[in-house]
Amino acid sequence: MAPAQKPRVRFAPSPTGYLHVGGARTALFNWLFARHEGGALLLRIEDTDVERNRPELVDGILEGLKWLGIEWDEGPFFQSQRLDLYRAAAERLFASGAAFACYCKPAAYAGADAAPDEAEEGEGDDEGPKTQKKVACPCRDLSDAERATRETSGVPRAIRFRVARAGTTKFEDAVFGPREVQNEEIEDFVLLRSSGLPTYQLSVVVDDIDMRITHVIRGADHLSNTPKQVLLYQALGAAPPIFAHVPLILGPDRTRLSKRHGATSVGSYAEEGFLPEAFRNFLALLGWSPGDDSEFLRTSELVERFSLSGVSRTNAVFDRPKLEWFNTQYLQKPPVEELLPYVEAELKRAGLWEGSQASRDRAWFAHVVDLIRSRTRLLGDFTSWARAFFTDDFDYDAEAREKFWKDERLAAMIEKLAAALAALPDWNHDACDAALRALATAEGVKAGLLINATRVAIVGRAVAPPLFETMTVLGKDRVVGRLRRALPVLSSR
RNA sequence: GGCGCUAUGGUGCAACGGUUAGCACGCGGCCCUUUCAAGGCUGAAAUACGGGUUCGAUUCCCGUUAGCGCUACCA
Repeated sequence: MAPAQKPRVRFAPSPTGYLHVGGARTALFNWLFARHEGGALLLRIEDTDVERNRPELVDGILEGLKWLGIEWDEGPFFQSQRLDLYRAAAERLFASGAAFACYCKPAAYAGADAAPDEAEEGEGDDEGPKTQKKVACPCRDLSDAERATRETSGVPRAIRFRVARAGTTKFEDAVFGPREVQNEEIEDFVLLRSSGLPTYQLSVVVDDIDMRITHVIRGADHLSNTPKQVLLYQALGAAPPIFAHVPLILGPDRTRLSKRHGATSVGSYAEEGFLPEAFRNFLALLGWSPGDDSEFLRTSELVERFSLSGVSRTNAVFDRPKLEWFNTQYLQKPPVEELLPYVEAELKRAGLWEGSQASRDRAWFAHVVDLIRSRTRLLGDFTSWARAFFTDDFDYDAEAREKFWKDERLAAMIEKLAAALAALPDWNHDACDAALRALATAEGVKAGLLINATRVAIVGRAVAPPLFETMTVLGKDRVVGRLRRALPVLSSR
């Protein structure tokens, strides 16, 4: 048995924008596939369009991948540094007659907009076929003499692939199945621009051959152009890889995801406080399913269960609420220790880490995070509503005051509570509980009144973990201090 | 316009000829409860439409419709 070659896949973004959700999902699928198969993932930057290329965006894309935990085994390679390779390939194809020189001026796409407009408005039966049909480039059949004339007159020249006028081109797609198209549907596409730079069709094939890519996993928007590439593989004498086109991710309005759908760069999700693993889990389930109803799949399980056969053919809508749900799951299910680094970073960002108890006492930090986490949705929650767990510098939420500090007897009772708590020999859940309830009984009020008021006094909000647990982790000094600090505000009512 | 792909609740996925069409998010209700979550239970909610094939179609075929993609010297 010849050992099957290890799969080699690649993620090939072009630096014309940040790493968006769709690209991230494609990268993730490639990565999961590579890991599952024990193959290699290459990273290739497709920067052959000097017009739209923004080199400074490359770092952002790399950062996005790193945040997602997607590491590549080779690269990044830059196509802009491999131009000789593409030119050589184009020359070879030209020399063999598989390609020809084209002297036409580049199509004016400005007119592409105008033409359809006319077709719509002029509801007419105008005879003229305004729609530009796929008309073969006249340069395809230029005689040597005609060619020589143009060469000498210095007309810029592009290289086009000579597509057979008859027959069909077929290939196998791991997701969409066997594909076959009529060659007459394929135009003589450009390989090398008159600038000497390769087009996507050329560079992608040359590189995938050169880098020995075995599986091309990419967005389904490339499905229609794949026959062109298959033709190129054949002309270049190479065996095509296995293609696997994955469905696109759409916005809530079912149109292609774009800036107007709000956050579409993975970086913005990082900033918003999503956990990479939650994001990964969510993304993996967009266009892929393990085959059963499992949804909470940690990364190791994703790698273990990923398969191209589970990839769907239907476009998926990006559902933010579900993403948030995944984040809550990852905020509360894994062992707290896994969460600590993220919360620590969040606290540092908010300037709450230096000199805090959290920074000095890891066990305490873990305990507090564990107490809060089932109530958080985003990492930012640890420094917003849960701020009082990490600093004395917090204010009282207006709604909480309105709701729980209304009773005018509260000031006196809270003062007594502070004294009672201060006198407690042991500081623990039950002791606090007993002290508070005893006071409530003595005062003839329901414990809830004191409990709710106390909560607002010690954490500033109506939302917090169970009071006595909160008191326990905060410690006697802080609790008593905060109760007394609330007195002026309470009595001013 | 041409070519192609797709079509299960609002959303993401299951059911790969036979199920009371399942799960999850979201939404409503109940339980738990000192707040808010979490958790448990529960309700509403889907096979786009029309033809076939078949004893039997969500599932296979055709058409319609809709959405999306490609149709650039963009990727």
